[in-house]
Amino acid sequence: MAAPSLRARVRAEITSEIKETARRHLAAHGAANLSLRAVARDVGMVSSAVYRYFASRDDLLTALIIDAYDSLGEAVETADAAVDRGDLVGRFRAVCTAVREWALAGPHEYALIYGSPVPGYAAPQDTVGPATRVTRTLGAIIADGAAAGILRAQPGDWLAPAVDAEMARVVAQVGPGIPKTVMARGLMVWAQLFGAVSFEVFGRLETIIEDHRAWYDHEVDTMARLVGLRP
Amino acid sequence: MAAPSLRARVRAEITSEIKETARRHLAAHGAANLSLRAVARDVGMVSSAVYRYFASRDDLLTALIIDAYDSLGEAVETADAAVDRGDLVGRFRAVCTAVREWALAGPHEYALIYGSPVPGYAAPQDTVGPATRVTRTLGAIIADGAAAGILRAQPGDWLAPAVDAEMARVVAQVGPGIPKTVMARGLMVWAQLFGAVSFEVFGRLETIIEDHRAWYDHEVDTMARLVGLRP
DNA sequence: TGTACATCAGTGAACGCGCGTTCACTGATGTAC
DNA sequence: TGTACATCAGTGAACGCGCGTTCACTGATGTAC
Repeated sequence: MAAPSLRARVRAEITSEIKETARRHLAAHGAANLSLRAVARDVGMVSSAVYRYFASRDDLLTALIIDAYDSLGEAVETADAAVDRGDLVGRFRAVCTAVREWALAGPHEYALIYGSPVPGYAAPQDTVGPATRVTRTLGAIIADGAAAGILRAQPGDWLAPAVDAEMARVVAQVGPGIPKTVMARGLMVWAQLFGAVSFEVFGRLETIIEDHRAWYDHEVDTMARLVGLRP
Repeated sequence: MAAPSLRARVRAEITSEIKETARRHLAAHGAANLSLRAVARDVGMVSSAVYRYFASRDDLLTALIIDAYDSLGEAVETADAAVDRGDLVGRFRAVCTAVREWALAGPHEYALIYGSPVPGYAAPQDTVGPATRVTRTLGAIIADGAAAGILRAQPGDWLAPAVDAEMARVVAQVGPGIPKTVMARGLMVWAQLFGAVSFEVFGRLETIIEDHRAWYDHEVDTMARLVGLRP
């Protein structure tokens, strides 16, 4: 209840200065080579002092991962919230665009959470909450679409028994009322979205497409159609 | 013309023993932490001896990358070749399945070529040839489909001018005769394919889908429909 | 077929560097009475 | 309001380690005459 003490405020400031510096190092040398000592040097303190703020190198890495998930999650939620609730295509587009723009603004942070896992590092439990914010936002759009009767099973839709069972479970857990085939399309598009962003961020498009933005918009349109948000 | 000398044969053997050992290290510690000294130790030679085979650590890494692309490329080409030329859906399925199975058999090697780029490492020109083998195989399926009249522009197909121009260029370069909208669908599916595999290999599906294989098959089916290979 | 010389693979020591983490310490900031 | 004590941030030295790369060297394998 009390206002945070001076000490606490300074501590918070220095903590985030360490993380900020670490983020810059990430960009230059990658997560696997993130060095506590180098970060400490750049912050202007002796390497052992960092241990007052993070118990180990992995702890610092975990903090960066959580921050990245939260930062992306917030960007996505804000983008979604800015669009009229009933405009489902608009919300979907806004979310997709937010993911891409966030990724391009900090490719290293994107790589940290959606690239290959850092070897020898096991993400602790604290990361799972923040990690699901994007998925939840996409899920809400689909749930809203299903509730509004826009997203519904199509004639001819069919799922193999094994997939049908999977979807039954997923629907029960995350979105009761969403038809199973709609859920399947949603999950596919979720993977597709990050596939598209990863290809661009990791440079796969380089020699093939020039206008990345236009191409992405086209992909998003196609994905919207795939989920069933457009005729 | 002459049979390779004994010396040459031994050299080739040791070269591939070094690479084999390095691949095992990749699995354990990741590309960014690949250590020449550790590899040398495991092979049973002194660290400086490795320099008789690879000019530097980055050179060894490049060799591993080329090998990975070639290995995946061969798996994919073999899978494609085993299916009747006219069975386009079958070929597409075979290729997709080959990618997934290759990736799951060696996740570290998959990460090496389709994960986040290794920081500070710039892929030299030698890697681009092998890198395109999968793309070329997929492209051939689409080209065959277009030539057979199975893949064609659909009524209602529309591309934004910028995307239309991109596709005109791509078609001219890689597949004259392929309709631009078909090409666009092909490129999307290409990114989607690796997005799906990456999600599985990097563990994103873990808490959501149990039967990965069945889910992937469903994705492949949907992708085939998206390109236009199925009604 | 035998000899002399060139090529090559592998050795071992060294250079100069960076890393994560621990520990006893100093001095400043906060807290309780 | 002032004093005594506890908490905390930051220091500097050290431990023990691993790394990539270079270099002069030895001894074996290949080649030319």
